[in-house]
Amino acid sequence: MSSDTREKILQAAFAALSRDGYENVSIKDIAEEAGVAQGLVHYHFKSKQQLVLAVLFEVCKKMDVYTAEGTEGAMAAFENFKVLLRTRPDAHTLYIQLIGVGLHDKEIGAGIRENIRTERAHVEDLARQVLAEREADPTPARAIASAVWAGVLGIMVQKMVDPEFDADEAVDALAAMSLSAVSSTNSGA
Amino acid sequence: MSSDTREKILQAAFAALSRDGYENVSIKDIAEEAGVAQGLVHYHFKSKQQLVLAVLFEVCKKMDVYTAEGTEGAMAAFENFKVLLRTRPDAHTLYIQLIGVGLHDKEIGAGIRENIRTERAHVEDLARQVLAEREADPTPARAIASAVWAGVLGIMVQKMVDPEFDADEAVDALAAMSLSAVSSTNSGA
DNA sequence: GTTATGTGATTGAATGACCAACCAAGATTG
DNA sequence: CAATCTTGGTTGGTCATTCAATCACATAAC
Repeated sequence: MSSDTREKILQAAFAALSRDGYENVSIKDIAEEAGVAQGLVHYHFKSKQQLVLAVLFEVCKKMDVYTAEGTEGAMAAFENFKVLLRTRPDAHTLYIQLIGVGLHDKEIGAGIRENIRTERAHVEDLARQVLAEREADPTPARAIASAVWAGVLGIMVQKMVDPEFDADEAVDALAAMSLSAVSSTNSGA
Repeated sequence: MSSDTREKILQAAFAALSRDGYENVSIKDIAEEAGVAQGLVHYHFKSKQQLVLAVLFEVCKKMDVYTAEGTEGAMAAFENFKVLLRTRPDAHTLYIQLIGVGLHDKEIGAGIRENIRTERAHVEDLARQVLAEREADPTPARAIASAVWAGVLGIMVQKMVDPEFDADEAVDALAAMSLSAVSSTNSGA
């Protein structure tokens, strides 16, 4: 069955890519890991890049972190993120890796850019809700989301680069920082 | 002269790597860009990885952001970072790229890990100074530094991936968040 | 002052391996 | 029987690394 092999290839690609890295994994490796012939990969995916992007989107779908709304939802999202950092290092490794690759690969770059924009928009929604709950000016929501999502990305990076990094501590600090920021009706410098 | 060619190779490598990316640049490319013979690169650098790490360290030396101490120094560092985001996208591109590569390359990974730890330690120093100025508990300095440095990394990532990203806005938000965090004598959840 | 000798710098070709993408032909399915 | 799926070999190119040979130049010997 076609969609079955497609799935097998996607799974094998994810496993191989997160284990060995984009540049160390060949189409042949992926085909072998999936137990199919080499040519099949290019039958189902136009190029290595398209395959990798398909893997990325597949993985992202399974890692949604926004389970609730408002302040509660924000706090839940941070908690969910902490769990994901523990349970899905493979997905995060792939993600960070592709960010790097995307800087010089148009196709992958476009996919990553779109993904990052979407994620940031989710955070912005949440920030807007939190600000609304406190009847605060919603204007800085975009800036706050940029900084918070940056923190999330950066924590991911540090955790993947350095297993000894205390990610829980960092997420808690980021959560505290972001919530104390929306609390203070600030007249910043 | 020997140290001269070494320098030429380093500069050519930086130019080529930041322009085309690690996996798209061969030793031969770098040698051509430097105007030297292919073999010379391996005469001066044991491997491609060692060359790349030498480039990274060289670049980092020229990008110090910590020009002052205490709260003033922290604010200055954020401002310096905003300038660097505008003026040295090439260096940041290389940096983020190498983070990705380092996830599956032992040598480069070790270099990057060391670098990230050092940077985070600098931020922690600064955080400790800020907390001391306000006579606050210095215990959370490490966590704050983790989150702040994460924010810096994440802003870098977003800016490099997406030229339309408003980095200034994000840095300002991060600065406000981090300073408001150390102000509030928080009893966080 | 001129010939030997040593040393590091430099060269470019060779090695051995790898890869993405393509393709022609066989298998399976509806 | 077509359309879709699958196979594995081929193509035309890439790469990091090694290496024997050459070079510039200095120090020392005669």
